[in-house]
Amino acid sequence: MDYKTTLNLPQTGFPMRANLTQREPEILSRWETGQLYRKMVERRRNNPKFVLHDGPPYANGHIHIGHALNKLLKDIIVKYRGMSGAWAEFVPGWDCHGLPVEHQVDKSLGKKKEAITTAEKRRLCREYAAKFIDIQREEFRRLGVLGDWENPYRTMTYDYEAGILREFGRFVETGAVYKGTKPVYWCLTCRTALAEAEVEYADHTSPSIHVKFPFADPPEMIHPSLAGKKVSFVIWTTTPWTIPANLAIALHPEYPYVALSANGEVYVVAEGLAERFVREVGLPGPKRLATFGAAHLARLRCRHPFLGRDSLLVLGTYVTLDAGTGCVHTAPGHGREDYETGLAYGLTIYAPLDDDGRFTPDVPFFGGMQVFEANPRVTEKIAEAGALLRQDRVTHSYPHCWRCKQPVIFRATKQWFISMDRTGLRGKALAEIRKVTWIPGWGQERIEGMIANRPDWCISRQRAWGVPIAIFRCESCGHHLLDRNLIDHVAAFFEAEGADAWFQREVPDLLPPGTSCPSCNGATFGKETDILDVWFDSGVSYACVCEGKENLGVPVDLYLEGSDQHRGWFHSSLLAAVGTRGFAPYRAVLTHGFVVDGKGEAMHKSRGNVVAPEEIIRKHGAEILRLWVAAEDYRDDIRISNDILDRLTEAYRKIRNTIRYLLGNLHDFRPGRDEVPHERMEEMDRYALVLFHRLAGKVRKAYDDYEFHVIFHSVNNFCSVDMSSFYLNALKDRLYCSRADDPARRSGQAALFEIARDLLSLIAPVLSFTAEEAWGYLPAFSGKPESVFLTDMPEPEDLPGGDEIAARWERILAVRAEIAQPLEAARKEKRIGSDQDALVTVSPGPFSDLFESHLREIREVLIVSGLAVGSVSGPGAYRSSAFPGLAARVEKAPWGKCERCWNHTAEVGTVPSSPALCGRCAAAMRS
RNA sequence: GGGCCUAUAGCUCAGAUGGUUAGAGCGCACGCCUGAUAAGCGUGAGGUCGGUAGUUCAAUCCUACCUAGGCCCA
Repeated sequence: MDYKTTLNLPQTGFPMRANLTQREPEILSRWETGQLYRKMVERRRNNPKFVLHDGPPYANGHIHIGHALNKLLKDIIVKYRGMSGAWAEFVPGWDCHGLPVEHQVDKSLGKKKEAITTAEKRRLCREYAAKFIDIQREEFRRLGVLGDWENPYRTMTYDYEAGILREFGRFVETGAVYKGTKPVYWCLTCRTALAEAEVEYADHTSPSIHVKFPFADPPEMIHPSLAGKKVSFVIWTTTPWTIPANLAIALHPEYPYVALSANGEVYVVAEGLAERFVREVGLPGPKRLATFGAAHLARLRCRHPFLGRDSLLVLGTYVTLDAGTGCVHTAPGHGREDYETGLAYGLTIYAPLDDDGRFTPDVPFFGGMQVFEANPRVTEKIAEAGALLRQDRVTHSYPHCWRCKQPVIFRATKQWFISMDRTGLRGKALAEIRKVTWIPGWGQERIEGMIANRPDWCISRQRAWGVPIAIFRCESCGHHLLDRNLIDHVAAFFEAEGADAWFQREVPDLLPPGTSCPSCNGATFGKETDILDVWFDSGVSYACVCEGKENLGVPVDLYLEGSDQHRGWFHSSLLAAVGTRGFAPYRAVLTHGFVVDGKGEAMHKSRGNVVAPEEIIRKHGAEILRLWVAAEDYRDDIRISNDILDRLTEAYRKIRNTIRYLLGNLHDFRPGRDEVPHERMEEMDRYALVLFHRLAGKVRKAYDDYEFHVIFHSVNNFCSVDMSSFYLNALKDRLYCSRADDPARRSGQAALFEIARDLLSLIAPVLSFTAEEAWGYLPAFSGKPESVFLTDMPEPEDLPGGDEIAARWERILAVRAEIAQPLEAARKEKRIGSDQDALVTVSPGPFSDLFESHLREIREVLIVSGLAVGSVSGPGAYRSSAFPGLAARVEKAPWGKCERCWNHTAEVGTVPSSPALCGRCAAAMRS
C-alpha cells in the first residue's frame, strides 16, 4: 500500500519558481489599482511623521543602476517606517532645468537653433524634460518603489519656478547676493560663455614664449648674495595676449628656486626646471648664484615688461614642474587658478576684452585688437622691451568650442554670486553641519571641508533653460534693483505663467507701476538675462516641496543620496536653507557609495562594463535587484557582477522555498480554530519562536540603523540554518505523520503560522514582491489585511521562559552537531542511508541531564529511529573532542521499518490490523 | 597633486580596550534522501585578514608609508 496519500504533506499554490519577470508586473498593477500607497499613508495619517525628502534625479536619459540603488534604499526606508507606524509619505521629484536638457534640444534643432526664440526653445526643453520624467517614472515604479508617483515635484512646474525665484528673493533680502567677476570659457565666434561640458579639447598650435619680469624690490630680499644684481623672474606662456592682463607671478611655496647668472643678468627659475630652461633659452655659461625657497617672496614685486605697473609675486600649490619655469604668469581675469590666486591676494580680476575678444580701447598698444591677432604684436612688444628670452611654437591640447570648433579663451565676466561671508553664511553653515547626523560619520568631515574652503557661490548661467535671475537694472545709472518685493512681484507672474513670463513680458509689465531707481530716480529698466544655477533650483526643494505641508514639513528627517552629493545637493540645500532660514533643511544625511563592476572599478560606457537595471530586471526580476541593494553594504562602493547576481538568485530561492514550505504546511491550519498558546506548545516550537523573535529584533535594529545588509544576512541565515536545516527538518515527522489535528502537529503549525505571518512583514520592505505574493497564500485570519504592507512590523518579544529554553536548545544543537559526525561516518561506510535508518547509543557525558529530561526531543532533532543512553566504548565509537565524555555509536536500527513514517521501531508488526505500521501510524490511520 | 573613503575565503558579509586553532551563508567537491523534488539533508576543502616598516610581551585590529580602487576637487 502507498501510504503517501495518508500523510499531511505540504500543499500550497505559492509556486516554487518565482517567475519574477512575469509576476512582478501583475503585482505592480494590483498595487496601483488598489491604491496601495494611499492606503499605507492614510492608515498612519496624524501619527508622528517620518519625512524622507527625495533628491531629484535629472530628467534626461533612462535610469541607470545608481538611480536604482538610490531609489530602492529610499523605498526600503519609507516602507519600513510606514509599517512601523510612522506617517511616512514619499514625494518623488525631478530636476528639470539646465544645460544637459538644453544641449539635447540644441542638438536635435541643428541649424534651426539660431532662428528660434528663447520662448520656443524653452518650450522644447520643457517637452523634452517631461518626456524623460515619464520614462523614468515608469522605470522607478517597475522597481517596486511606492510613492506619490501621480504628483511628483518637478522643478519646472510654475509653482516650483515661482518658489525658486522667491527663495532667490529671500537671499537678496539678506544682502548676500552681489554681482562680481569670474573667468569662464568664452567663444569669440559665438560670442557666448561656455560651460565645462561645452568645451572640447583638440590639438592647437600656439606661440610659446619665455619672458623676464625684472624684480623691483631690493634683490637681497630674495637672497643676500644677489645684492646689487639685476634680477628677473622668468615666466613661460602659450598665450602672449594675456600678458597685458598680467598682474602676478606664481611660485610654489615648497619648491626650491635658483638664481642663475648669465649675460650679466640674473634669472630666477625653479631648480627642478633650471636645466631645461638653460637648454631651451640657450643661456650661455650660466652660473648658479643661490638656491632658496619661495615662501618669503610672497607679495614682493616684479615689474611688468612694458606696462608701467607691478606684477606681484604670489604663492600657489598648483605650480608644477611639468613644463615652463616654475614661475607662472598669472592673469586673474584669464585663468581659473589665476582667478583663485587673484582673489586670495586681493588682485583685480582684470580682463580688458569685449564680447568679440577685442582689447578695450584703454589698453595701451593693443586697444581694439582681437586677442589671437594680438599674439604676435604682444610678443613683438615684449621683444622691444628687451624682455623676450625665446619664442617658439608648440602644439598642445587646447579647449575649443563644441559648436563652432574654434579655440576658446578664458575671460572674466560679470556674474551673480551668493557671498559665503558677507552675511556669515559660511560660519552658520559650518555650525549647522555639526547639528546634523551624518551617516556614515565621515560625511561631516567631507562637507565641512568643502564649505570651509569653497569660494562664493556663482549662481549665474548664461543659458536659456532655467529660472531667470529676475533683477532689473536702471538704464540710466546701471544700478541693480536688489529688492525682494520686486522679485516677489515677478514671482507672481511665474506662478501663473511660468518663468517664461520673464522672457515674454516687457519690463513695464513686470514692474509695479511707479517703480523708480533708488539711486538716480530713473524710470527705465532693463532685464537681467542670466538664469540661476540649477543647483539653486534643487537646493531650495525643501522649501518648495516640504515646507509648510501638513504631510511633510521642514526640517525633514532624512536626505539620502550618493557620496557625490556632498558637493551637490547636500551642499546646495544646506546653503539655501541656512542662508535664508538659518538652519539645515535635514536632520540626518545618509550617503551611499557608487556602483562599480565586479572588479571594483567604475562603470564607463567606453570600458563596456556598464550594467543596466533594465537588463537585470529582464533577466532576474526587480526583486533580485532589491535583494542586491539589501545585501551589499552601501556605505562602501557597491559591486555588481554576474557572479554576485547568481549568488543572490540562489539566496533568493532559498528564502522563497523556506516561505513556500511554511505556507505549504499551513494548508489545513485555521487560525482562530487551531492556534495553540505559547505555553502549551512543544518546547521545540517555542524555541523556533524564540529564534524568530531574535531575528525580528536584529532585523528591526538593522532597519532602524540603516544597516540593510544585516537584514539580508540575518534572514538568509534564519531561513537556511534555523528553519530549513534544523527546525523544519526536525518538524517533518510531526507534521506529516501525526493525525491532522494532533496537538503536537497543531503546536508546530501554530509556530509556523506565527513565523510565516511575521516573517513576511519583516522582509516586505526589501522583498516586496515576494512578500506580497506569499501574503496571498497565508491562511486567512480575522483582520488579515489585503496587503502585507498594511500590516505592522512585528515587535520582537521576550517569550516567557525563552532564555531558559534557548540555553537548553543551544546545548541540544551542540549535541546534534557532535552526533552528526558518527552518523556521517556510518553513511560513508554504507551502514545507513538516511538518518532514520540509525539507532544511536550515546554516552552523554556533560549532557546527562539533557538526555534524562529531553531524550524525545533530541531524537526528534536528530531524526533517527532510535536513541538510547548507554555506555559507549570500543573501536567503533565516536568520542567528542569538544565535549569530553560525550561519545556515540551508530548502528543500523534492528527493527522493522514502518511503511508510513519510515521510522524503525519494535512496534512494527505488533499491530495485527496494520502489520506494516508502527503504533502511532496505525492509530493515525484509524481516525 | 589635494580632501574624504575602502581593502578579511571564489561571492556577499561578521569579527575582538590589540590576547588560544579568524567566523557565517552562498558557491565548489564528495555523499545521502527521493513524502519541500528544476526541492531537502550531511560532510569537506578554501584565508600570509592588500603590501612593507614601526609601536607592543603580542597587530587582521594602533601608527607611517606603499599598492589597488571609489567619490569630489585641482
